[in-house]
Amino acid sequence: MPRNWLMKSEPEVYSIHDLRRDGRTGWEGVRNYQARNFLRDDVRPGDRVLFYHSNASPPGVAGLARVARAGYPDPTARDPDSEYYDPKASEADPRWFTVDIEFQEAFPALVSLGDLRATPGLEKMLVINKSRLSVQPVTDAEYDIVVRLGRGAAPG
DNA sequence: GCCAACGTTGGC
DNA sequence: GCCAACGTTGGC
Repeated sequence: MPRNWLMKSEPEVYSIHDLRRDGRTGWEGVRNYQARNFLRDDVRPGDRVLFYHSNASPPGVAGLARVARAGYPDPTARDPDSEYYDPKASEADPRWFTVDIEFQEAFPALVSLGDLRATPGLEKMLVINKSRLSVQPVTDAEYDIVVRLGRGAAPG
């Protein structure tokens, strides 16, 4: 499985700047089975993360993080006070999983979804065509291109 | 705020 | 197991 991921968060809920402040956070609240399976089965410590701001204007990749802890049961699923509470989750069957990620860097400027669409080599990025998947694999080549864009180098 | 796309739920 | 209804996501 890939060693790079794109993870989406609404910046009004939790942004790359919140992650910089916190240093490390649990990626909680994922309630989609395909994304859950990645978190539970495939995301591993040391994996690289493109931190994507969704529902923003514009949306795009805001910076980089690194996986600090592999998948474990999402505690918010069993917290009745959490907006992510799921009464069907139990200790025996946690149902939802989370990983911990730690801050790496915030890009000087967002790499917008429009930038991603316009950049050769990124045509197959899932975020472009399967935009609703909140945790998605990214190839090494795609990751390198996005990082170069984010750090301000000219495309190509 | 709108709405298209898509994932989930539940009746049958 | 199908599929219509419903709810959510997320770009615009």
